[in-house]
Amino acid sequence: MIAITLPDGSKREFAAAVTVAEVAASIGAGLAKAALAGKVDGKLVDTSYRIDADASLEIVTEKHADALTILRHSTAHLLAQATQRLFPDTQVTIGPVIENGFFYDFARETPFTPDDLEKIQAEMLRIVHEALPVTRSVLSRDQAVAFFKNKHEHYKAEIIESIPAGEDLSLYAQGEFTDLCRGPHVPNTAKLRAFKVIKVAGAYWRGDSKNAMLQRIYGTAFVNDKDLQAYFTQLEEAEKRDHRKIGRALDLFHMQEEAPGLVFWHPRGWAIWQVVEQYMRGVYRVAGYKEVRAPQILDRSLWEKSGHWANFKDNMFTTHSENRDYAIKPMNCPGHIQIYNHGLHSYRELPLRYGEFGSCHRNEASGALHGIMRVRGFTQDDGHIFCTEDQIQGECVNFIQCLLKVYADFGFTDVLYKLSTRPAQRVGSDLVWDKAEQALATALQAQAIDYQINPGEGAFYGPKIEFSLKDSIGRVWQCGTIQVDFSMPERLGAEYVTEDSSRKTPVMLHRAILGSLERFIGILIENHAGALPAWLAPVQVVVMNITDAQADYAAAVAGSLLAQGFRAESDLRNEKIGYKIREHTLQKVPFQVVVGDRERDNGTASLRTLSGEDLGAMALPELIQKLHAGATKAYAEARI
RNA sequence: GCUCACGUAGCUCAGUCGGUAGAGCACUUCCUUGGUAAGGAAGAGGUCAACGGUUCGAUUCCGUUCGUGAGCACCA
Repeated sequence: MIAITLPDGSKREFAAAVTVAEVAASIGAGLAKAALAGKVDGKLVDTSYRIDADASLEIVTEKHADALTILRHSTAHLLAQATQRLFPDTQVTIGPVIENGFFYDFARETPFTPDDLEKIQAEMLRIVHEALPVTRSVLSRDQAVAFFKNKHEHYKAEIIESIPAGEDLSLYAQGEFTDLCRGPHVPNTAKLRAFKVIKVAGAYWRGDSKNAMLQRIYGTAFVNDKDLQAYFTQLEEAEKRDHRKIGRALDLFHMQEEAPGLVFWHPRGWAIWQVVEQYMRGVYRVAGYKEVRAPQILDRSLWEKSGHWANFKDNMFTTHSENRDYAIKPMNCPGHIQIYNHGLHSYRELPLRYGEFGSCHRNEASGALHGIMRVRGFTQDDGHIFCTEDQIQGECVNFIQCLLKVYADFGFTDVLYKLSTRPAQRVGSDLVWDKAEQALATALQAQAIDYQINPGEGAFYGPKIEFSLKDSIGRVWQCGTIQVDFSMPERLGAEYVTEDSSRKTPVMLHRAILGSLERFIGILIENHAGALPAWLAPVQVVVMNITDAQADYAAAVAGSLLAQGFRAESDLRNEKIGYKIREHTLQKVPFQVVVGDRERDNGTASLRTLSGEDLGAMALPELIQKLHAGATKAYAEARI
């Protein structure tokens, strides 16, 4: 007898081995029909999987948490089948499930066109209607290689050849199409309903730019059309927040052909920048940083010493003058070390913290550029802490607390942590790397922070913690970082005098909270869909008159708001009040002040918020007090 | 950098199967002086990304370059 335990705790007994499908049928015809897969002792299997010993079983229907993964994986096979039917000169490679969907990489000489994608979608629907059973079979590795070579599927054969010889591999077949796959899959193509082929793009074979470029077709699948539609609606919402669109609409910045990857900040965009920078200047001050400024251009020899020349020569902008080569700084650290080196430091001075709003240039690959999020000229809130080994952990802990405070002030409370360890290409001995990695891990553990490890993702001079924040629509942005560096201070000759008068090399911590100001402002724009909180808004309040008769009064009100320190403007144009309100609403101005004859005669002003709330007429002192509460709230409360 | 797509007025976009272009918004002027999301009229505005080629003629077809977008690779 075989006892099957169901999720509700009930047990069913069977005289002999049974398949998942048979168990589902024994429970009910409806469940049998709805079954997509099974989960036996926590492991996902096909409905055809035969259970031959006591086990726990969940029938995976579309309500199950794992349903989407299985549907998407099976839809990837469906895509591959349809593609090969329509374009027999196509070779299959891999087709994994990814967040929000799946893709399948194909090798084919001719590029797929958008038109082809529609044909593929139609063919997929046809295969669904054919209701092809999906069957699993097992071959030895060598049989599988022969099978795919015989089908001229060279990429597939290459994948299998990289698997150890002794292993058995599972193949899934539906109609004329067979693919190597771990599974599990839905039992029949008729189970796939709500899916959409989305786009095609290039992708390197095995993710390596030295390899051939394949054609990657992206798609997604959901359990029903409603979820599918909701997904596309959400994508449209994200598109509306695009900082490039909002930047144009709100006249914040622009970019142009003559300066690829470089930002022209307009008055309103620069106003946001200034608030962010001044706020961060306050953070530096309170956290014990001295603000510094290093040159934009430094001699090549310095970059050779620091190791940047060897590692990033191709990504540095260089210039030449009177027999000397220079590089425009791609980082601030060598400059800060020069400042540190100017004069003799005692151990009593450590930790010594330098901060800079460091303008850097990196010649990023053209394909990497993206609005103001990924640019060639950017400004980091970059700081370097020179300290002793004993001070590393304390500095890391302080830094993390400071960073969380900053993120919270900007409205981000969900933070993710990653620890990146030594990369293949690096400077410094393994002993030093052991120490550095350990210091960062300990700092995280000391604060009971959950973190992920990214093996091999560290910088060439040291390991790092990367801090990512989650925005209002759930997207994750990596912003902050702290990196331990035992190498560069030594390479660039930094030292301090110890208690016993000897010389020692300090440890350097590289750290940033916002990362690139350009990018961070882009994130703010997208997070708030352009409607920035009043303390960050480029124009905080606009004063408008109803007719020309109140122009002087409106200008005077705007003037006193300016004098109070608000970013205030007046709108005295000969337009109807409704028109002006509409315009400033679209411009996301948080506070709007209307003055007509009544207000002028009484010395008051009427206040309206961006959300459309009418707060009525009030005397000027009350207006100023209300704006102060709204427009400087986060700033005033900042616990820096 | 690689693959594919795209580049028309300040913005959003039509259009030309090859005969040098059009709308809405914005802008300018005039009328309107209107109380909380668009008052009306007129006008101005374009080497159709740049450079080559084919052609009697190219914004349209072809090529190259630049830029942008989506991915991939990269990200000190």
